[in-house]
Amino acid sequence: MSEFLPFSGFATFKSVCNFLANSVSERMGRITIKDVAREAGVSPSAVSRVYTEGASSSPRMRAKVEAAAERLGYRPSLLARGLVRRRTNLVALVHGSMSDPFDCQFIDLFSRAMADRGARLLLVAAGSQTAGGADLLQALDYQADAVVVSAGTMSLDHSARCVQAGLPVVLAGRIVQAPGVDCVLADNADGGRQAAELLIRTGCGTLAYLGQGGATFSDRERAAGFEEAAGAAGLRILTEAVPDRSDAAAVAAAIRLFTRTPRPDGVFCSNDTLAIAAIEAGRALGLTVPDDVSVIGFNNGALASRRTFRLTTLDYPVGDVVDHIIDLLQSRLDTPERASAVRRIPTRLVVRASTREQLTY
Amino acid sequence: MSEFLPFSGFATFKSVCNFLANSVSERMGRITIKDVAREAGVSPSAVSRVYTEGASSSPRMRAKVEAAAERLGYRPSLLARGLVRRRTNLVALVHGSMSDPFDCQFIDLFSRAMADRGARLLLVAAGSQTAGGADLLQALDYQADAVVVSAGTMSLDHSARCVQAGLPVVLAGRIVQAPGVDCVLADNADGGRQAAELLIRTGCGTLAYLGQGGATFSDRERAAGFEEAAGAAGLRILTEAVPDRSDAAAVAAAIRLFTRTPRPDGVFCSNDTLAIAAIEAGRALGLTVPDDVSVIGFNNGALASRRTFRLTTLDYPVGDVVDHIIDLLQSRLDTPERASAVRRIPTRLVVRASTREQLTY
DNA sequence: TGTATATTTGCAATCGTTTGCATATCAGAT
DNA sequence: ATCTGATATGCAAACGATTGCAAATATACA
Repeated sequence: MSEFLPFSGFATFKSVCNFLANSVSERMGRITIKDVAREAGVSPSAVSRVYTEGASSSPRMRAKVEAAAERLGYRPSLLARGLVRRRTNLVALVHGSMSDPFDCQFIDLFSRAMADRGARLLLVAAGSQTAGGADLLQALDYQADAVVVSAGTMSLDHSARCVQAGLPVVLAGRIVQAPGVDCVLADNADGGRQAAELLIRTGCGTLAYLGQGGATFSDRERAAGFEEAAGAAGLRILTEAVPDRSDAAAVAAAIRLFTRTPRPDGVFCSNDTLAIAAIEAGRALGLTVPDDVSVIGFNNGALASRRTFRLTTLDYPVGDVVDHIIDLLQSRLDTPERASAVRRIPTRLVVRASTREQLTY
Repeated sequence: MSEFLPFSGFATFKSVCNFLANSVSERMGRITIKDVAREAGVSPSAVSRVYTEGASSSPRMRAKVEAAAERLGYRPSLLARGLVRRRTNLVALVHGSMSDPFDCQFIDLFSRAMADRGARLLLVAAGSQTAGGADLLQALDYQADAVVVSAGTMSLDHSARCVQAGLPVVLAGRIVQAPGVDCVLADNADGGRQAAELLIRTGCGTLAYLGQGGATFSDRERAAGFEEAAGAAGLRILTEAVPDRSDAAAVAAAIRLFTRTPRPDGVFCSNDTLAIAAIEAGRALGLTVPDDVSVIGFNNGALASRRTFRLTTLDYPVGDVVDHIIDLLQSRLDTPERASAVRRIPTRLVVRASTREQLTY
């Protein structure tokens, strides 16, 4: 007889339906809050509250729900949660090329720092060709909680849209004057000044700047600070621009620099990578570093301290950059109307072997 | 009289309400599909269809809607869309430390390749301490369309959960036998073999491997291939392990290696960074490369080709890795039940100046 | 002009959560 | 037991989209 009543264990039609719905949702698709609620015999709201910081639920409820969730392998959908809470725990990071180790280290540290705070990075590769800064809007599309731009050359036309939508916007490595947009960057001009002063102090008479031809804000600032300090000492500077981020281009530019007359004997480079290219170019031309030419880099990355290069450079602590960005994001979330802030990270000259000994007077 | 009837331009009470609701939603919060619908005088579904590939809507409708959307600055919420479509255009990338340039280059290229396909990377920093591989589940939480693991040391306990949830899982740099999990990695053993054969062919008699002590799958494979080929030539190999990713540790390990007796005269390193540390350590000990000791790296990164090092290394084309990953993701989406695949990327020996000239017989 | 068919459009349900409000429960004090 | 106040729970309406279905409109053909 039982074969005619396959569901005879159930008292009501409704409970049969529930069972069917139940097993269906267990078999396919995602485990939802409703599945957990059913399994625990409580309402979905109760389940939600168990997973909500500061919501009230009894210890008994908590235990029941957590057991059920565990049994089913439930994980709350952050999409759905983000939709209603308007908070996704996503931070969009608009990045440029990661060809320089500094950029990578930044992303790595930033990613971990955010992870420690329970947030994730949404990586947005900045603008192939026609984008015109529209990549920023990706942050809006995914309802990120904030957007950080480390892509040095990207247009910021749409930053106002982000600010208007309530997104904190933080720029790494450049300054844009706009309400709601905060900036953190090195004290580039001061770094340039320190470089010039060291070179002059150690007897260099023909100074040069090897940079990216003003392609980025930081590059321009470093060049300006360097030039200004040189000018203050009555020196003019030579300049050579590296057209792209390839090593070949860097070496070629350095060679151009070293074959000019008068030949520079003190070169400040906009980053360590270029500085190393300069050192190699110099050596290839038979010049000795630092006797014939002194070279100074910027960033103090892993390469600079290698014994092969022992590069004198300006230490730009990437961890501090990350800390300041997070601090600015946090404070912007706390007080959205706060005035725009610019955080300058001081740089510190690290003297190694690519510059001459300082004379002690 | 008009001051008593501020809304006299409206015919019905309802239209007044609509106006209020309209202006409210224009003033604060997000512009939704309803706002656009109202602005264009059509239904929300119609708007949706304008933004849906392959849905039917008349040219007239399209024009009206696009104009309204433009006027309001509408952007569809990818959260809401993801919720119902169950497709987020997000790919979770679980990454380990980015201390090696190779990892950065990979992330950069991968990020751009995904951007070209309209997808974004959700960057998940792998496991601080206790995580036990739970980071993988972040992919589920955000309903990513796929998950790629490049973190070499992370536990994969939860990969089955991802597969079960229908997520393509691709592992970069290691093999795990599991249904639904695809792998792409270098032909490491072959690389090791090529390295050993070159060293032997150029007259090295005492071979050594400088690696990460088996910390990663690739490291083990490279060591094994190297050892096997050495064994085939009747040679045993020395091994030295670098305990962490710091430069100091690498140099220290290399120095330990070079002070053993018999001193190795041919060293294969598990990556370029270690190889350069080995070269520097050798030089610091007064050894000449390649006369006293030959050094071979792995990856053929930017550093290897620098004139300062001119490192003989195994070229591991990161672009191919990215291509294969994307291909595997795509094909897994097309045929979810496909058997697990392992893609081996061949490596190619690039002979530079850190190994001796080959004798021509 | 009328009918048959193809294409557009709108309605309403759904995706998986959260949360304001109203009700139910409970402990503690009378 | 009874009442009070606090705490827990459930109901139902959001959040911002998509989509199956049915109605409305356009197109084709005779």
